[in-house]
Amino acid sequence: MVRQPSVNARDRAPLSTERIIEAALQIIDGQGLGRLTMRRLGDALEVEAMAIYHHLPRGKEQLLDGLVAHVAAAPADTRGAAGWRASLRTWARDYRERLLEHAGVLPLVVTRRNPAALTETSRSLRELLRQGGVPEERAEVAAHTLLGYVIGHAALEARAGDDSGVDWEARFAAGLDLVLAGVL
Amino acid sequence: MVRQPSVNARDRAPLSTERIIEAALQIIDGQGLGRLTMRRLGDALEVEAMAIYHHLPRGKEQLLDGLVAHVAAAPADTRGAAGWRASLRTWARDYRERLLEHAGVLPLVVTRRNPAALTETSRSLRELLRQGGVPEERAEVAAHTLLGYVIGHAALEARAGDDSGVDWEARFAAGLDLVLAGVL
DNA sequence: ACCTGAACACCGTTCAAGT
DNA sequence: ACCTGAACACCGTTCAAGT
Repeated sequence: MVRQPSVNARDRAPLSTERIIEAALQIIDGQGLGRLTMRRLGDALEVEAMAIYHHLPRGKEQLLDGLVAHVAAAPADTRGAAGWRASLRTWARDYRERLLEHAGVLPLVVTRRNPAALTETSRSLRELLRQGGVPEERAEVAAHTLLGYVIGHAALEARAGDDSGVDWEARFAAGLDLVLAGVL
Repeated sequence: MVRQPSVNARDRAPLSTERIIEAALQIIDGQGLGRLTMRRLGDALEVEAMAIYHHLPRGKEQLLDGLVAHVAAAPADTRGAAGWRASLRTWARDYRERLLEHAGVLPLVVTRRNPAALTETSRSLRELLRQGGVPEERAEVAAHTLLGYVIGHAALEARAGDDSGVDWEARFAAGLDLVLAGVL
């Protein structure tokens, strides 16, 4: 006979930072950022809220930082884009989509003064620009301009909701062309 | 002898939505959004927290909506700008400055699905563009592009803080030129 | 009409204790 | 090592009561 695990641990994967972030994201996407509480998160993980502190000693602060890192630290994956401008366009489209998939995290992305999440993102964007032959100084400006536009536009979209009669995807693409025309 | 007012009302202007918003803004600017609580707000106004509900029946929700309206609903005041592109530039610079003055409100501006605050802002921006001769359809795109850029860049700046070694004002201006070049 | 005081259901977090 | 349970200081908000 195999030893029976304790009642509490039965049928339940061990807690991990990964699983905690995942569950938190699910709560935010489904119910909104305001309903993300340590107690509710514990419930979702079938654990007492206090167990979370064992994996995230800095508590909710660390949780929010982790969420920002998870959502905003996009790798500039532009495999198979034909040419440099196409790469930028692909990058911007993908990044916008990712932000909107987790629109509830946007206020955190916008104002958490925390990890190097966005620093990393803008670095890889700068790299992309330099590969296209844009000189260093212009690349810095262009990277921030593009990143600012994508984040800001995503924020506008999230604010407006789905019921504004605007084709946001088309509008984003049009504005992107406009910005890219300036970058060129 | 003049009637003495009650102890509670002594030396204290009567509460008003204006004064409440003002005090809330002061708390946010000085201590951060996270420290804005109804109780602390009451203290700042020398009143019990519950008195606030008499002026803002929807409570904290209404307070946050009011803050967004106060900060984000900028009148496109471009008096004395030489020409149309100068007007746009002035508008963008002023709006950025206003957002950064109350950077603590940015997460609310970004994601409150509430009043027509930003709708009004983008409307007046569209007006400015049409006056410059930009056709209606292009004006809509340009307005959102510009607004997205300004908000997004302000968010990047607020995130980075003052200690990043970047001249944010110059970078904003450079990016703005880049965007305006596309709008033209 | 305007404000207070007590109360309620909920937070994040600490800390000692269990296994 | 990992999780629990009780406790603490704080939330937003309701509601009856005061003036």
